[in-house]
Amino acid sequence: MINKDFSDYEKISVATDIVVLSNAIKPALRAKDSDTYVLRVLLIKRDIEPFKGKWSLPGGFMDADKTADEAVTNKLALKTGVENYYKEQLYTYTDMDRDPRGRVISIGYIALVDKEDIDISHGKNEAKWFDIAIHHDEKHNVENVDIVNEDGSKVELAFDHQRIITDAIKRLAGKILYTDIAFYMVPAEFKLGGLQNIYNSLLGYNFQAFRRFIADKVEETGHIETSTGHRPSKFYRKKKEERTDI
Amino acid sequence: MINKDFSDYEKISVATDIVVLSNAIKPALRAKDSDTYVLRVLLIKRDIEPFKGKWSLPGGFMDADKTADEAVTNKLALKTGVENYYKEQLYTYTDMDRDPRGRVISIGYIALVDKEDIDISHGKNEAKWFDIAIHHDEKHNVENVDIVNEDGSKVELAFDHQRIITDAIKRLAGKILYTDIAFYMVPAEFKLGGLQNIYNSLLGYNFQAFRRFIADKVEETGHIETSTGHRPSKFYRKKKEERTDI
DNA sequence: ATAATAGTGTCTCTAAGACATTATGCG
DNA sequence: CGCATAATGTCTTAGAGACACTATTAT
Repeated sequence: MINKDFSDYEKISVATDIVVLSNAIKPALRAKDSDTYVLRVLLIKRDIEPFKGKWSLPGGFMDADKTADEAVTNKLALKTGVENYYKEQLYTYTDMDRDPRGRVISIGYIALVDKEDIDISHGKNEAKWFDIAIHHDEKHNVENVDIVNEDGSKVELAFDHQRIITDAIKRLAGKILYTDIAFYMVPAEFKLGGLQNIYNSLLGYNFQAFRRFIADKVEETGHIETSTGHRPSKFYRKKKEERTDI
Repeated sequence: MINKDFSDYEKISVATDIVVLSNAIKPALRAKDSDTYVLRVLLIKRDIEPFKGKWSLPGGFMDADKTADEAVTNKLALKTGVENYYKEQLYTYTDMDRDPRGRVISIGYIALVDKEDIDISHGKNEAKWFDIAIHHDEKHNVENVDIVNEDGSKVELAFDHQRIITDAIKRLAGKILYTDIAFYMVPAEFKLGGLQNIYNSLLGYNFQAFRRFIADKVEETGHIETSTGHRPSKFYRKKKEERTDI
């Protein structure tokens, strides 16, 4: 091959796709019912071709004068003052046929938010939260996921967005045990049962020793649930990291 | 913002950068000497501006008719028939100023190979293996790395390649305990001490129970080291996965 | 009192740290 | 034999599975 110069290379369209996840707040700690979904993903209804009318991940083409991180932050319609959210680059998708309009590569991101912190009516397109059904194999590895409508039917997504969401769930399942990511999907004050639901549904099994595991990472807020018909739960918050290096 | 059309977006130059790693085969299992390096990275001497004369990661601009995986596979000068290598997408770098020629984003990859399997004289540019000094903090997290010359002096790399190598080492350190990646950096027949060196230098501490940990993943080859001046080591190979699902 | 979930306590199992002990070939 | 590293064995600790048990509120 002859030594090509910088300007001889074909430039490529670059997009971002953001898997925005939050907790669905379903109290089902010991539920055997696998149809009880715990995580939700934010999807946007496409109003132009291709895939017009289908649901898709938020994102879009990346301007050449922005970094991918900036593009993602700008796209997330976070309410003013929100600091407790989490953003992570996931994977860059470069399959030749992933966009019927032509060659487009896409940098996938994960964003974890408290659902209340996202302004869902911000964009020009219809936006909606969808339940995620996570399927594990017998070794508790995430195998695949389904995005489901309220009536339980599966949603068909635009582009390769089903795969991107699956990759996001795999990534999070792989790191939930040794990171604090779960705290980014719940409100500032939460019930341990609700937090455990996130661990359980990502891990694919019931985390037996959850309260022991989480005990030194949370503290009580003093608030308590009411009118439950059973023993009420205390509300907890994430404990501030203690400095251990003094 | 007005609804832009597909073709209205500025396209961007996309490159790949590959962190090719291998084992340096230094017998220093219990060495306290932190100057004994265990991992090596393959670097290419740049013969054009920018950064002419500096060492850089192999890679290059990505043709619009190839996936990133194809671009990386083509760039790796693997000798014919090599199957035992590992490739993984690392991260996509999009900082505005990472290339002085203009806007270039780069998809970083990790490749783990047995050094003998790479044809280092394949390309038109000078290529060389460099030792990596890995620095951990007190909690054994990878903090940063240095690329060092044979005389111990630090190598200054082109572009943001120092950061990319650091990210690669962090990624590998994070997953070495629950994956088989270490096997991809050693020859088909290896000594347990040599394999442990890879674990030790990525983890940042001496993996005390290493032989117990690795025992059921390896098997003896029957070959044995000679003329060592001390008890000779057996050679081992990676055990084929047993089917547990029959 | 009962239902139903919140929360605690205890026994066990497994992986790994710490470290002493034995094994082996070469000079 | 003694040196140096290979390889094994044992005691201990930390984290988590299993699961019984107690606590608390609404009806």
